Amino acid sequence: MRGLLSFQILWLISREPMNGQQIALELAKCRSSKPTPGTIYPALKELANKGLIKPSRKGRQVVYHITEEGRKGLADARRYFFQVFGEIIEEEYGQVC
Amino acid sequence: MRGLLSFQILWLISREPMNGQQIALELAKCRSSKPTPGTIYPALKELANKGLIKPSRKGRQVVYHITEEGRKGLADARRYFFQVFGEIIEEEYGQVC
DNA sequence: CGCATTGTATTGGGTGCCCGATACATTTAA
DNA sequence: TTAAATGTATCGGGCACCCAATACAATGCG
Repeated sequence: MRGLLSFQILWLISREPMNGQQIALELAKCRSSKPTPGTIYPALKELANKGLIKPSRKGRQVVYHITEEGRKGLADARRYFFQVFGEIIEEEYGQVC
Repeated sequence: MRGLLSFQILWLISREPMNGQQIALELAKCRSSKPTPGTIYPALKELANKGLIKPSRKGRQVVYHITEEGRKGLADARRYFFQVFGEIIEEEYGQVC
């Protein structure tokens, strides 16, 4: 895993295979702006190089789907994310549910 | 605000004024390792330069406390953090409490 | 076919994060 | 008053992220 962007992308793809533009649009929903190609494609390339996602051309789109390795990486990243930000999150969400 | 490290530091200091070493130790608790001086002090310097925290020497320590500007910046950063990672967090914590 | 549209990809430049190494400052202990 | 310990700070290099600009690839339409 590279960083939090890769984490978020992997999380998105784990729910449903997507192409670059879809991913950018999804990220735009929860950010101040839509990530540009120079942000999104290098991240996808790295994730693919590490075998966490797999590309397949469909017409002019390249659809990425998560691999088994990717699911493991996602689980690790998720664990680490909550380890790091757990306290801050629990302060907001309340720890007793 | 710079990034997530600054966010986390600001959050720590908002709870209680701290010096660099204390901050590094707190961060170590929720990370894989303790951040080195080259990580922690530049971040503190930037936060101080932006007026979000304020240093004061106490013996050989420099204790930082949050400013009013800092509390505003923290609130903004917190909002943005949950905007970006809200879905991922809710998946883990369950959105109905 | 020729051309616009849509989607993918790379490059260059800037910033934030991170470490290891080094240096400086202050206090404590010998 | 030296010397060690503790804490602060900077420097250099590397990687992740981010954008703007540019180019390429594939499809759709006149």
